[in-house]
Amino acid sequence: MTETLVQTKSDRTKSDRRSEILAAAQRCFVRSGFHGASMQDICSEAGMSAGNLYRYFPSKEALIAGIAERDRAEVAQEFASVDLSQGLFHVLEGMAHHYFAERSDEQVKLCTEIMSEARRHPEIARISTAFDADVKKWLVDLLSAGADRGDVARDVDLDAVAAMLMIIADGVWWRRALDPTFNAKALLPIFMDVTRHMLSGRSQTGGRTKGAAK
Amino acid sequence: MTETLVQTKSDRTKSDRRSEILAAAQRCFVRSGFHGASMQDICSEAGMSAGNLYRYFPSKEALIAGIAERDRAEVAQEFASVDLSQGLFHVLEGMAHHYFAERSDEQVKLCTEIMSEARRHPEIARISTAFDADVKKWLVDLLSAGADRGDVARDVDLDAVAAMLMIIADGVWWRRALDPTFNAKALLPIFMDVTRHMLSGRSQTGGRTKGAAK
DNA sequence: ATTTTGAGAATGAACGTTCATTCTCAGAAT
DNA sequence: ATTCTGAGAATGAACGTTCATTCTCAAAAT
Repeated sequence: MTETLVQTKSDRTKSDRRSEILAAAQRCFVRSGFHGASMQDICSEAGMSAGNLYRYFPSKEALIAGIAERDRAEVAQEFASVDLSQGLFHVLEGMAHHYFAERSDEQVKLCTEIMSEARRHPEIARISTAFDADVKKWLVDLLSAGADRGDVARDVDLDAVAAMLMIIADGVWWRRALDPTFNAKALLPIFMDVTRHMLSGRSQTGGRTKGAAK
Repeated sequence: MTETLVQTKSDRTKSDRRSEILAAAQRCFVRSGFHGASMQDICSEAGMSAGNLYRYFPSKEALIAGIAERDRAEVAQEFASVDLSQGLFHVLEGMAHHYFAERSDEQVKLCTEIMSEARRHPEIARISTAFDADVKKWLVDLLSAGADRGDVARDVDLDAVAAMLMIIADGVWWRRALDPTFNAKALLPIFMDVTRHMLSGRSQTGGRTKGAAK
């Protein structure tokens, strides 16, 4: 039992160390990007020698992968604890506010960094793709549940709406990352307006554009 | 006259060379990313030695900057030749089709590569920011002209709509770059639907007609 | 004869990673 | 109580590689 305790304690500290290293790496990646941050930078930020860091992570790529997976798990947890009782649009507005306005610049920049690297490293692409698929599924399920509550019109293509929501989210993140003056909060009204419209099922397509709409 | 011709010819070939080099660099950057592509790769692709390449561009960064500016000019020209006579939505649909579906994967990936690098290199950030500002202005002008034609409701916040259009464009590009199975063309209907709605000025928030604009 | 063009080896810095070595400290042995 | 022991933790200099950039020099053009 004593041995078990010791073992547990040892494990915990190892896990903590890994977390600390990931946090340090995250700060460096946000500051200088994945390629701009050297292992020495990360070691300094983590207050640790290079050799020791390699006892916790086998490579630089493993750091990004670790961060990506941590982010993925975090979002998954946030998604899992959604409460639909106050209506679908309440949920969507809360999420929009959370992901567009509340999320720190650091997290947003990190997200863009992961997207950039996903174009290069297959392992990160794998994590990223799996994450996107999860989000998509989760969103469709959410919209579907909203439809069951009567919050969504029946003839709406939930898949397309979910895709559009994800596209907008990506766009907002990149704009936030690239333009420091960008005001994501000011975008919320038009975003919610668009979202409500997409879920209302009242298509305006066709030649009857202006006059036909009620 | 001979001298003038020679001079002109010399200039032209120099300019051509620069174009060829940029094209080669573009292929390399699309294939491996800015950091993944070495100068040797680019030299090979351009069929040219390193020393010679440096006679045309002073640095690797200048290559990306050159590509970014070339792209910028290209888009600027496309925007300048817009014909509103068939209506604003015809123009918008054409642009959406062009930028979402027609643009090659290569151009899309290149665009994401430039965005990634804009987070690091100040010069590229400058070009990118200026480009965004130009696009924003063009879009607002376009929507404004559409409003003059009566294609747009009066109480619409054109600035917010332009911002949203750009956000969606960014999102689509990233999705195209990261997900080979993504079907941008299938997104066109819902995109146009959303666009029409935003410009109709009929906010659906709470059933009120307060308007999304300030 | 002078300049331009080009090739390709050379350079030096920076990087990720490794490794021989030292440190730490809990428990066993005395 | 003190010393011994050994294994994991940590170090940081060194390594090999890669890369952007520069140097050198010869052939072509003027």
